[in-house]
Formats: sequence, structure tokens, C-alpha cells
Amino acid sequence: MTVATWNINSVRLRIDTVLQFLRDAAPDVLCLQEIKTEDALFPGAAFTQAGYPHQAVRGMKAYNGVAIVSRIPLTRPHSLDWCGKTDSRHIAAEVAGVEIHNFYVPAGGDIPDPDQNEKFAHKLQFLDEVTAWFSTNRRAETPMMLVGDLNIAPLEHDVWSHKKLLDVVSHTPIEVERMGRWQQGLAWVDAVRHFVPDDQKLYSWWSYRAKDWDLADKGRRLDHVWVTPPLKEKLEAAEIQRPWRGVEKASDHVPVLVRLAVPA
DNA sequence: ATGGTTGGGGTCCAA
Repeated sequence: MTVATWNINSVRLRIDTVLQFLRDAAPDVLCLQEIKTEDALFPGAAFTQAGYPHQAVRGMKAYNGVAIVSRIPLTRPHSLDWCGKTDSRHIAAEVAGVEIHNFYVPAGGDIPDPDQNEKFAHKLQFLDEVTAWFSTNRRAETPMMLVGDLNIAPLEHDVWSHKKLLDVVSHTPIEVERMGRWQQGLAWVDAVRHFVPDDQKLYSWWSYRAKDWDLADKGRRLDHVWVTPPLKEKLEAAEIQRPWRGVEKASDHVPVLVRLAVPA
């Protein structure tokens, strides 16, 4: 089974690009974030026509929104709310005996101080709530995947300059530490770093604001795929597909793919 | 230190 995750930054605007990706990469499951549409306007028919009829969508108007589309049957779809908000940042379902959790973690605004910036406070609370939820409701022995735009680049070489980004939201020690607790809670394995050494630069996002994103290459690895220990020995490959950042009208994120030795 | 770009919805907010 191959699972992909992609922050698409409007699924309606980029539906043709996504369909091209599905033809090109042919994942069994695609998890999307920032679909930026209410459920009624989600392009479900286009995905069905492309061979992905099994779908779980949690959208809202204009902001956020997550979805899972699959070639193979998807059961037990459910979405959870966090921090007392109904802002469409989580959806989960079971595919081929694996429970997949798809997250869009709050970006956290600009100021890395929860007392001055309520968006950063929200991000930290969100991380604490999901950590507590998994420790209460799930076990590390259960085969699960956790994917999505987690809006944190935890390792030194998950950003273009560790020193320059220490005070930049997405790479501050406070949120990296929070993310570490989340990961350690169920002994989640970083499926991409499983294949790529920690001292090698790895990015999944490049700002729209850079003059030449490719040349400057000031990226961050904000998009992640984690698996619980029973799936660790089943990991076969992982890939971050950088070329999608260079297409016409690209998302600022690129897809991340992980292949598992699990029959689809 | 500053400003740079994009998307959605509606004349600004979030990233």
C-alpha cells in the first residue's frame, strides 16, 4: 500500500494537478490538507472518475479542511474537533487494516510567544490535546499512520538554516519539544527519516514569497508521515516529490509518499 | 529590519 499526503492549498483550484499526480504516482490513498472548501463543493466525482471512489471529507468554507480519497475501501471515517473549535483539521479512516489519521495543525502565526500571540497558543494547545487523545484512546501496538501538514520542521536539517529559524514559528524549540512529546507518546516512527539520514537536508514546503524558490531553496519539512511500531518493519520506501513545486499554479507544499508492505 | 506571494471571499484574513 502506498499512502500520499499533500497540502494542496485549495483542492478546487488545483484539481487538475491533483488528478495528474494520481495518474503519475498512483498512490492507493491520498490525504489532503487545506482543501479550502465546504463538503458540498468537494470535487468528489472527479476523484471517483479517476479511480478513487472511497472518500472521507471534513471541509469548511474558505479555510483549512482535510480529506482522504482512496482506491481501496475506506471504513470507519471520523473527524475530531480540537481546542473547542470546529475548524476541520482532522479526519481519520481505516484502509487495509491500517487506521490513518490526517491532520492539519494550526500554523501558529508569526510571534513565537503564546502570551503575545493567540495563534501560537492555539498551536501549542492543539499539540497537547492530540498528544493526550492518542495516549488515552490508542495504543502503540495498533497499526496506524499519522500524516499531514504538521506545520513543524523538527530536525536541524528539516530547515534551510537551523540558526536563522530558531525564532521562526515552525522551528522554535518550544513547538519542536511539544511535537516530540506527541511522537514519543505512541513511539511513532518518522517514516521519511527512516530512509533519509538526519544530516541530509529535506524539505516539503517552499514559501511563495521567495523570488526563486528553487535556486534559493529556503525550504522546510512541514509535512510528515508517521507509523506506529508494528508498521516500522513494513516500511518499503518514502519520497518527497519536489517537482510538484515547479508546476504551473503550484501549491507551496509538495506531496510526501510512503510505501508499506501491506496488501492494498 | 523589512517585505516579499498566494487563495478565498468579498473590499481583508490566513498562511
